[in-house]
Amino acid sequence: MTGSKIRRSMPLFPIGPVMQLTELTARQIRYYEEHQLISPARSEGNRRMFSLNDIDKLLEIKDLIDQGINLAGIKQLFFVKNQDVLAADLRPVKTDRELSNDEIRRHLRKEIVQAGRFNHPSSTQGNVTRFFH
DNA sequence: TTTCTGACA
DNA sequence: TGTCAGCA
Repeated sequence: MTGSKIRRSMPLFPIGPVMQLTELTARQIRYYEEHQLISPARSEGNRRMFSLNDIDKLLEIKDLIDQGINLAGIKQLFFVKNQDVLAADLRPVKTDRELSNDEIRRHLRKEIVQAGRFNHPSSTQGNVTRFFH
Protein backbone atom coordinates (compact mmCIF):
# COMPACT_ATOMS: atom_id res chain seq x y z
CA MET A 1 0.00 0.00 0.00
CA THR A 2 1.10 3.57 -0.56
CA GLY A 3 -0.42 4.57 2.76
CA SER A 4 2.30 2.82 4.72
CA LYS A 5 4.94 4.49 2.62
CA ILE A 6 3.41 7.85 3.31
CA ARG A 7 3.48 7.14 7.03
CA ARG A 8 7.06 5.90 6.96
CA SER A 9 8.15 9.06 5.24
CA MET A 10 6.17 11.36 7.52
CA PRO A 11 8.44 13.77 9.41
CA LEU A 12 7.96 12.94 13.08
CA PHE A 13 10.72 13.91 15.49
CA PRO A 14 13.67 16.26 15.84
CA ILE A 15 17.27 15.20 16.08
CA GLY A 16 17.25 14.62 19.84
CA PRO A 17 15.17 11.43 19.92
CA VAL A 18 16.91 10.23 16.77
CA MET A 19 20.25 10.50 18.51
CA GLN A 20 19.05 8.26 21.32
CA LEU A 21 17.35 5.76 19.01
CA THR A 22 20.33 5.42 16.70
CA GLU A 23 23.13 6.06 19.21
CA LEU A 24 24.65 8.47 16.70
CA THR A 25 25.85 11.97 17.57
CA ALA A 26 24.20 15.06 16.08
CA ARG A 27 27.48 15.71 14.35
CA GLN A 28 27.38 12.35 12.62
CA ILE A 29 23.73 12.63 11.63
CA ARG A 30 24.29 16.08 10.11
CA TYR A 31 27.40 14.85 8.37
CA TYR A 32 25.50 11.98 6.78
CA GLU A 33 22.90 14.43 5.59
CA GLU A 34 25.61 16.57 4.01
CA HIS A 35 26.61 13.52 2.05
CA GLN A 36 23.00 12.92 1.01
CA LEU A 37 22.70 9.58 2.74
CA ILE A 38 19.51 10.91 4.36
CA SER A 39 17.28 13.89 3.63
CA PRO A 40 15.16 14.76 6.66
CA ALA A 41 12.45 17.39 6.26
CA ARG A 42 12.75 20.81 7.87
CA SER A 43 10.25 22.62 9.99
CA GLU A 44 9.84 25.65 12.23
CA GLY A 45 13.16 27.37 12.65
CA ASN A 46 14.96 25.22 10.12
CA ARG A 47 14.93 22.20 12.42
CA ARG A 48 15.40 18.72 10.98
CA MET A 49 12.35 16.47 11.27
CA PHE A 50 13.08 12.77 10.81
CA SER A 51 10.72 10.10 9.50
CA LEU A 52 10.74 6.39 10.34
CA ASN A 53 12.42 5.94 7.00
CA ASP A 54 15.21 8.27 8.00
CA ILE A 55 15.64 6.38 11.26
CA ASP A 56 15.92 3.06 9.46
CA LYS A 57 18.41 4.51 7.07
CA LEU A 58 20.50 5.88 9.92
CA LEU A 59 20.43 2.50 11.65
CA GLU A 60 21.63 0.93 8.42
CA ILE A 61 24.42 3.47 8.19
CA LYS A 62 25.37 2.79 11.78
CA ASP A 63 25.61 -0.96 11.14
CA LEU A 64 27.78 -0.35 8.10
CA ILE A 65 30.03 2.04 10.03
CA ASP A 66 30.33 -0.49 12.85
CA GLN A 67 31.42 -3.02 10.25
CA GLY A 68 34.23 -0.72 9.26
CA ILE A 69 32.80 0.56 5.99
CA ASN A 70 33.55 4.20 5.28
CA LEU A 71 31.17 6.87 3.97
CA ALA A 72 32.39 6.39 0.40
CA GLY A 73 31.47 2.73 0.58
CA ILE A 74 28.09 3.37 2.14
CA LYS A 75 27.37 5.92 -0.55
CA GLN A 76 28.10 3.32 -3.20
CA LEU A 77 25.79 0.81 -1.56
CA PHE A 78 22.94 3.29 -1.32
CA PHE A 79 23.41 4.39 -4.90
CA VAL A 80 23.27 0.87 -6.27
CA LYS A 81 20.29 0.12 -4.08
CA ASN A 82 18.46 3.10 -5.56
CA GLN A 83 19.45 2.05 -9.03
CA ASP A 84 17.91 -1.36 -8.42
CA VAL A 85 14.69 0.23 -7.25
CA LEU A 86 14.59 2.48 -10.28
CA ALA A 87 15.31 -0.42 -12.57
CA ALA A 88 12.49 -2.38 -10.94
CA ASP A 89 10.05 0.48 -11.48
CA LEU A 90 11.06 0.99 -15.09
CA ARG A 91 10.89 -2.73 -15.75
CA PRO A 92 7.74 -3.05 -17.97
CA VAL A 93 6.27 -6.37 -16.87
CA LYS A 94 8.43 -9.45 -17.16
CA THR A 95 11.16 -8.64 -19.64
CA ASP A 96 14.74 -9.82 -19.14
CA ARG A 97 15.80 -10.30 -15.55
CA GLU A 98 18.70 -8.68 -13.69
CA LEU A 99 21.28 -8.87 -16.45
CA SER A 100 23.22 -6.04 -14.82
CA ASN A 101 22.76 -6.80 -11.14
CA ASP A 102 25.69 -9.16 -11.01
CA GLU A 103 27.85 -6.80 -12.96
CA ILE A 104 26.95 -3.95 -10.64
CA ARG A 105 28.03 -6.01 -7.65
CA ARG A 106 31.43 -6.64 -9.14
CA HIS A 107 32.01 -2.96 -9.78
CA LEU A 108 30.71 -2.19 -6.33
CA ARG A 109 33.10 -4.49 -4.52
CA LYS A 110 35.97 -3.19 -6.58
CA GLU A 111 35.12 0.43 -5.83
CA ILE A 112 34.64 -0.16 -2.13
CA VAL A 113 37.92 -1.97 -1.81
CA GLN A 114 39.55 1.02 -3.47
CA ALA A 115 37.72 3.42 -1.18
CA GLY A 116 38.90 1.38 1.77
CA ARG A 117 42.48 1.82 0.67
CA PHE A 118 42.27 5.52 1.36
CA ASN A 119 41.81 5.28 5.11
CA HIS A 120 43.69 2.30 6.42
CA PRO A 121 43.25 2.24 10.20
CA SER A 122 45.05 -1.07 9.63
CA SER A 123 42.16 -3.23 10.75
CA THR A 124 39.21 -2.24 8.59
CA GLN A 125 40.37 -4.08 5.51
CA GLY A 126 39.19 -7.42 6.77
CA ASN A 127 35.80 -6.04 7.70
CA VAL A 128 35.34 -4.49 4.29
CA THR A 129 35.82 -7.76 2.47
CA ARG A 130 33.82 -9.62 5.11
CA PHE A 131 30.85 -7.47 4.19
CA PHE A 132 30.66 -9.09 0.79
CA HIS A 133 30.71 -12.68 2.00
C1' DT B 1 16.06 24.28 26.30
C1' DT B 2 17.12 22.49 21.83
C1' DT B 3 18.87 22.76 17.33
C1' DC B 4 21.50 25.10 13.56
C1' DT B 5 25.66 26.51 10.81
C1' DG B 6 30.40 27.29 10.58
C1' DA B 7 34.98 26.49 12.00
C1' DC B 8 39.12 24.67 14.31
C1' DA B 9 41.81 20.97 16.22
C1' DT C 1 34.55 13.32 14.83
C1' DG C 2 34.44 16.26 19.00
C1' DT C 3 33.56 20.64 20.48
C1' DC C 4 32.91 25.59 20.89
C1' DA C 5 30.68 29.99 19.40
C1' DG C 6 26.72 32.84 18.48
C1' DC C 7 21.93 32.64 16.67
C1' DA C 8 16.96 31.68 16.40
